Amino acid sequence: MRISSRCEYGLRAMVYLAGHDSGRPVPLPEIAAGESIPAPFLERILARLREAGLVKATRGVSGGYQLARPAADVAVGDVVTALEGPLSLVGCVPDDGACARADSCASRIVWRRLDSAISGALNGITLEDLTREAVSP
Amino acid sequence: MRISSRCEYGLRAMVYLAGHDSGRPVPLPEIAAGESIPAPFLERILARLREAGLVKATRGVSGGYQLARPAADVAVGDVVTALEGPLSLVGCVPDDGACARADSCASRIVWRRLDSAISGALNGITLEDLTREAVSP
DNA sequence: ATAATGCCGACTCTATTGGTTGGGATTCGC
DNA sequence: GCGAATCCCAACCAATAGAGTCGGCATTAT
Repeated sequence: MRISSRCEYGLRAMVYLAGHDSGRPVPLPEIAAGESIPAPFLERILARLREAGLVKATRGVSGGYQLARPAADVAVGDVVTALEGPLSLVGCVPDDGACARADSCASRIVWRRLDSAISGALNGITLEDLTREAVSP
Repeated sequence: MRISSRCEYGLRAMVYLAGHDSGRPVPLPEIAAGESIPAPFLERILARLREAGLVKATRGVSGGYQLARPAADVAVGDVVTALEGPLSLVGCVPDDGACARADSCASRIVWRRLDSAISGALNGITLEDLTREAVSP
């Protein structure tokens, strides 16, 4: 149960973009250098984020990446979900009958709680919050 | 970011033990059958739980496993930690200088929050809570 | 002695992670 | 049009972890 580097890097990159939102796109090498992320790897990460509609890219000279939405409209949970898949920790939490013992399974209580704790924590912070660092502990 | 089967199984087994605490040890095959867990795999899981001091085993005929402490004294977090390693999701959360950019890193705020949300959710429930199912949603 | 049980080490198979490499396709400035 | 900067993409690779399995040994009640 560990956050992948992919996800760490991705969030850092998004925060970087949020903090350098001057209207013109930021080239990948700049982000990579600024955040010490291996450039080719970052490229794959940004591809995912683009597919998820979180960043938009412009090609060609003086191209680069920008946030697709205002930073205040991007929750950290969006970023994590785009990179890590659905936040749900265990398959059986949405009761779709996948687990035969679902109703008699006391453990589900735990996973359900955990799920909502995680979503709460991640969806309650936006990129803007992070750039302002105005998050209460 | 997904809970391993190991961990799912382990928690189920612990709940089973908590619910069948009649003073005499419960043999592994019984747990395995009752919870539909492949027996050899469960064996490895119980080994970890024993090393962590959460269950105790008695060998020989009519041996088996028992909780090492009363169910009310075992938090779910204890079980998960024993099976999944430390709950911390990202290396840099305890500030041990491992990450050079630690103080300027806005993302840490997120991971720290997430960390405490997770510990809160998992350490706030004990095995007894689960057997009684008296957990508020 | 035997059977039931736990203990343990070695093994396989698969998917994921964390990358790298190499080549395209676009677009700007000249 | 040319070249440089940039994004786009597919293929590849090594290491690790997850999920089990297998076979044998140690212990103990009967």
